Amino acid sequence: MEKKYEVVINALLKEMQDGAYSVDAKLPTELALMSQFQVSRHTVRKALADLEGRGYVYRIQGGGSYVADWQKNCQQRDTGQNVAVLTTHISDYIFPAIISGIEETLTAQGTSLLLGSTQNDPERERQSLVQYLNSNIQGLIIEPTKSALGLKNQDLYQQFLDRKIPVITINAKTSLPKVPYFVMDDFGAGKLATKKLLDLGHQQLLGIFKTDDQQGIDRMNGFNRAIQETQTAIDIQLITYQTENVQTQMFERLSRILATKDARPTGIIAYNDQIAMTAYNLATKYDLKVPQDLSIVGFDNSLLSHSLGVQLVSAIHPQAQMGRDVAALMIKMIAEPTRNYAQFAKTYAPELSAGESVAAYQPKK
Amino acid sequence: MEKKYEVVINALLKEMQDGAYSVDAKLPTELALMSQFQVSRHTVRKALADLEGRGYVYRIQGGGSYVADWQKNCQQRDTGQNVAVLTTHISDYIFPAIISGIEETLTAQGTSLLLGSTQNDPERERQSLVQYLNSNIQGLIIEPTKSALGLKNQDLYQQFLDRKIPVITINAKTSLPKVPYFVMDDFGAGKLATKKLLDLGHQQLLGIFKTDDQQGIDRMNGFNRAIQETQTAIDIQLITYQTENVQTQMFERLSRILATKDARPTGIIAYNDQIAMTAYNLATKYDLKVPQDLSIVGFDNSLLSHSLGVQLVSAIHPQAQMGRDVAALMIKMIAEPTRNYAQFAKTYAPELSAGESVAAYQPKK
DNA sequence: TTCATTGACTTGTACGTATAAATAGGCTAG
DNA sequence: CTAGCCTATTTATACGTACAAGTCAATGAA
Repeated sequence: MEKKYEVVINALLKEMQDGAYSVDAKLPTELALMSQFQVSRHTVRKALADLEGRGYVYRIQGGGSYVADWQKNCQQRDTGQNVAVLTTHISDYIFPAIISGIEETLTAQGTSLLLGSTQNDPERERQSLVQYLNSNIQGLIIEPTKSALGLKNQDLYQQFLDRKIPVITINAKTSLPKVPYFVMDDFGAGKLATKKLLDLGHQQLLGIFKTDDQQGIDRMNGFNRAIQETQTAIDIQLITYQTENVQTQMFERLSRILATKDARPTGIIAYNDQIAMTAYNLATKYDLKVPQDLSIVGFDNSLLSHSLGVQLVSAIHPQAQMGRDVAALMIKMIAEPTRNYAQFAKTYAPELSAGESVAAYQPKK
Repeated sequence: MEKKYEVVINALLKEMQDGAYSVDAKLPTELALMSQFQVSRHTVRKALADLEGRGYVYRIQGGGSYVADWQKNCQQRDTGQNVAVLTTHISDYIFPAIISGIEETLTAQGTSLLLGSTQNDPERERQSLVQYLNSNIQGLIIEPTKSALGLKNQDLYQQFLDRKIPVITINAKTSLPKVPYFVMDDFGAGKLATKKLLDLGHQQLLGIFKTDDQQGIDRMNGFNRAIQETQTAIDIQLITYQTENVQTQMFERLSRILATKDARPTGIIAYNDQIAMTAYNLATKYDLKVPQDLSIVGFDNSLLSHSLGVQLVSAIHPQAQMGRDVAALMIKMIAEPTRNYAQFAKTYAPELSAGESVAAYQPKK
């Protein structure tokens, strides 16, 4: 049942919002309101006190009660929820889709999205996190930088948790409790992709992996595991590189390998679709046909994988779906912060997309 | 003289600030406080009500009064600057790069970025704008929805201006004064792209344009102008479509045209790289070689344009640079809001990227 | 005319009382 | 040992009274 003082409050609020009173207009006296609503002075005063606390009216002892500039004081209250999303990159392959998925779900819930990127630099990550700590956000979704080298700004992560601000990581696990993570099973994906080529009879494989994020490490380990588990002898080449030296470490070495005729691999497991695409273009340049002469498997099933001359076989990354899942969990965590959400962490099972960049091994004539 | 309820308030505040109570610790009951301070229940309640209104305590009916997390509620006011960025899409072709450019510049200035997307739906745009009006942002960067059909939510745009919140539009001009815009010269780009094919001797052209945003209209007008200005007789086909019916209106008609042998165009001007890519893939399917049998020009110089079998000739969209320029201007506008910044609007001159998807017309044998 | 006084009016502080509603803890029955 | 019930505690709503303190306008004296 609606309480008496609420009746008074709502009646006054309605009049104000309908424009019956202009700013600084005088409201009826307490005595008048008492008889108008047939309530005691106490009740009228409680209603007015409440409205004053919320910034709708101001009162002058001995003078009267007046309507405040509530449009300014009350509406502009920053009531909406904000969730910060901090990824390593914004415009690179899968990130737009993830961010888009997060945005879609958050916006549907009336929650705003604060976006930042770290360029995979722990120092930038630190700056952004400090900034977010000083602004009012209700949640943090973060893809940690240089995840293979251990969590860099753990102290700041902890500060969010201390303030009861829920944190979710994507593309990396953390050792922090109460921080659910959303990751691809990169190990499994690496294993699956490699197994695909092994099953097709390939015996000379090239793996290209980035080693400064956990994703790359996991995919490489999956690659190695698949090879260990096979019975036949496999000829392996490995290119590893880090973010800073894609060009020197990766591109040139890959060119050299593809240029050789003897020990040339018949199958490539590329760290991601971008690298796979580079390999594809290089192969075309050296007159190697994909998949007849060279099979290529990529990762992430990005837009790129659809736009090559052949449809690229790629380990499917959930992308937008992951974004939607993350955002949905975040909304739950904000609504009910007390529970432990660690169990809601999700590892997406690996799967290969259909495509034409892979074929059974054909011995060279 | 200090009022009795002020005595109670100050005593409790002091204890809390001295750390006598931790967060969520239970305060003495009203009865206990009555005897402690020798005041009536009314006075105790007024003191507690005041503290509750100021965010220092919370009360549970039947449970008791508890100290709130006042360090969070009372001290930390959010000081940082926020700029909202509202685009039609987030993950599609050029938007990630634009957003990334904006983010880069804003973050460097310690300004946060609130991201939203409208899916080119004026109703969604409206919801997001209302949300931004209710949160504290210092600037708005927006790509208006359905820009060809006129500005839909002009009243809301005006509300931002009324509140002295600077607004910048991208990819579309507005009739509003004091709103600078950042656009490609789409008319010029359309003309330039078309001229390129005409100069190479093509006489049978197909234009594919989206007609529900200003970009599409402008590019199409540029296309038409280039043809009007040429001296020779040109055979023209046009496919127009809207966001909702890419598949039915565009894809099927394009397939039909490429399948015909007689009136098949020798050059295609595609609304953007995505359409150009679709055309390329369709052409390959019908055994047409690009550029020997068919020249294709795209727009936006997106990632896609680099990943086809041939490097796509595309009208260069500044993308990340536009994002950086927009953000830099926004920061100026926030710092000095009084000036008129309309003159800082920027139109990027058209330019074609180098590529191999275009060749001189060769009469069929 | 000007200024201080006065008194009616209005809001603020403070106490008293009664009842309602929610919670917490103890008890009992199963 | 648990689920449900009961009771005491505690806060919430609501009425009443009295007086303090500030505002405002009318009155009256300088």
